[in-house]
Amino acid sequence: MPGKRTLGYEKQSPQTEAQMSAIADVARLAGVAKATASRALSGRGYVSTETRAKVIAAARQIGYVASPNAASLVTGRTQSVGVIIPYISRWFFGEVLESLELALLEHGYDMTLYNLPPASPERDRVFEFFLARKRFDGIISVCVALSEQEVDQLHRLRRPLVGIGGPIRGVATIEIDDVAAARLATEHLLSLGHRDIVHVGGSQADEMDFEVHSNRLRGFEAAMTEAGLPVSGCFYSSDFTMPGGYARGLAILGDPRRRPTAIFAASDEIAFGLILAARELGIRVPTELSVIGIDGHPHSEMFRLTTLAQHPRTQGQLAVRTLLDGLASGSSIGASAVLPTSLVIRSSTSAPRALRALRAE
Amino acid sequence: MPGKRTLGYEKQSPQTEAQMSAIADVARLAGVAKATASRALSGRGYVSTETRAKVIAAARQIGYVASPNAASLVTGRTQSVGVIIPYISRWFFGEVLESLELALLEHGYDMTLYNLPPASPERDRVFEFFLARKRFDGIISVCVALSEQEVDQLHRLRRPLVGIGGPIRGVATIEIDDVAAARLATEHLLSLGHRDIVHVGGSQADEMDFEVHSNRLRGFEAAMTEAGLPVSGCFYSSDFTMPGGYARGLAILGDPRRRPTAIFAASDEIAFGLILAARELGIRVPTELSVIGIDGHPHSEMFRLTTLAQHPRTQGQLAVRTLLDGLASGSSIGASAVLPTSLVIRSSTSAPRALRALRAE
DNA sequence: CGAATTTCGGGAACCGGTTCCAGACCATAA
DNA sequence: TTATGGTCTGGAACCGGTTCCCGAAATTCG
Repeated sequence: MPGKRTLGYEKQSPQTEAQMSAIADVARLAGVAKATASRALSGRGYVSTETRAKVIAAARQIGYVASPNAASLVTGRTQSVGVIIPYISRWFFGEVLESLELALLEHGYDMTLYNLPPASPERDRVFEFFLARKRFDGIISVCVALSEQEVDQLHRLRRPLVGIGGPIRGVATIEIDDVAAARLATEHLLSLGHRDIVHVGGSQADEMDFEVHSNRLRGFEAAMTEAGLPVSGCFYSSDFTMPGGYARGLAILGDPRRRPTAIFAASDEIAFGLILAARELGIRVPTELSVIGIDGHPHSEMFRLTTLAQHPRTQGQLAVRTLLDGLASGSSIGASAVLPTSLVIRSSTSAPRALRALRAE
Repeated sequence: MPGKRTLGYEKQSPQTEAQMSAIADVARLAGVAKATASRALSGRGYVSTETRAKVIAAARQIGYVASPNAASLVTGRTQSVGVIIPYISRWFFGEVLESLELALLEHGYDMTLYNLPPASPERDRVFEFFLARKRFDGIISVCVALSEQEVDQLHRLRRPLVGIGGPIRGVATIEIDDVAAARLATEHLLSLGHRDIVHVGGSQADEMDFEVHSNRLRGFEAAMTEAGLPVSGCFYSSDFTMPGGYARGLAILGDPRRRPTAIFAASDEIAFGLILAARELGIRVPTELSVIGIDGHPHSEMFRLTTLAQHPRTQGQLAVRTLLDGLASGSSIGASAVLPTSLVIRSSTSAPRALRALRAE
């Protein structure tokens, strides 16, 4: 039923043409005003039960879907959340992303992804053009090391903001305690009797990952120092990848005279590489070399890697909850949280050989 | 020159109150009409050089950013693209995603991500609620096996649609020829003299990955049959992961009597697992066992894996170009493309031992 | 039973842009 | 000189919803 359609091009006076917008169609079909149809469909305001039923039936009949643009324009809400993230394909980031997406979808929010490269014209463009458009009700920042200026830019958007994996000035942050995790991992090795321990972690120069690298190094050094052990010369930098750990492993383990009895790797993927390097050099794990990582990567089971598991999906879920709470309450800043890690002991760590020989006597 | 400003709150007649929307502010500051400001900023229509300069200066002065919602409402363009994808954290998908994001950003498009689980209420909700909102000018579907009904739903959105990694009815698709790639990989092994070859690939029951699994199996079987070799009992299914290949490898290679001389793995990650399983069993690669994969995974270098490299980033770039072309031309369907793969020979493949012994005589 | 309050529905303004249309101006062609 | 056409600008309609405000009806209360 198209209703009273005009005959077309004649006269064209403004009031002649009935509005053809979708919700107006629904309203006409249901025999009510646009305002009533809107109230009935959104559930806000007074509408009688019969009227609501009529409107809903009409909407279903013509397959009505509200235009989010029109709604956003007047409400100021977009029902979508922006996520800025430096990597997509690395394990931790992929996990976080999947959990964010799932949690947001559950609440009816779209997720718009902004992959943020290191300082570059493209990165600036994301801030000045894409983020400035404000097509989101809030932002989740995943392990992005933001410059002071960038933090200011984000705050100027006047949107709730939640960080994952590192503190941002004036922003609720979900994170693990990297210093404590690194200390725990190191202490595990120390408690097994190791004295000759090295740490393979991310380069300090690689700004991308917040202060994750330096925090894990600090935790390592704190544990070592506390145990009365020297720390100089005990750190090797590496890519945060399996090949990175592999290359470092060949270099570190290649010289039998300078070979440590245990390695604390800043990530599981580095640890995998180290284990493979050790195997290639004929060094048995854990008999001759203990290796511990941080992450709880799904492959760690296969490598029988002892690791400090963090739980990226939990971090993602919590970030969404924090953001949506902030959105609902109108307060732009929620509570930060430090999530626990768990030590998963497998068979890549054991007491050093010397100690075992001693005990066997 | 603000023109005839009213004195304020008196009377409140509709035409009295000047509109306060952002572009109206710009227009007022520049001393022109909204329409002129819009033309000056968007570059459409006639505007004199001086007027344009004035408007742009005014816009810069008050930090004007156009509301994409308002613009979308009238133009029907959202300047954003929806991406539906089954996984995020697997290598191929992560790569595709990063390249899509980069290419879209370059053209000023946002990327909204819809992570599509296998058949489930959540999946239905993505189609019926999220996609129905049409907050995108087009859709890129990455390796999603769509049901007939879902394809219909997508077409009903009347938006350009591009697929990556498998044909969709009525849609331009960017893909590699999986049958040919598998055949090539198998032929590489055959040409080295292998007769006893098995294929470790994805389970046919796993619908998620389109027909990738069965296509690669078909390519393998075609090459084998052509070489006059039997194919029954030569296929083992596995997870598309390193641990999956590892577990399969231990099972297949554990029994020395039934051990093949070469394995064609449907993905590099499976191949990595197979290589690790071989090492664990003391089987030397490639001396006693050749392994070839498909992907061109960044870790393949480290494993010295011979592989058929596909190029996910190229696929992503091409998908974006195809989609944006379709958007510009108004035609909803662009040209499909089959991208080439390249054989990267490293040292995980060689002639079988028996043959080498024969040659040495 | 009349007054106050709550429920319900409609008209119209409004969100912030884009675009159609008409009119003014200027230059060139007839 | 007048017709023609391109350039430039402003007014107003419009996209498709939401919400304010107001009046009528129904309900509760004194």
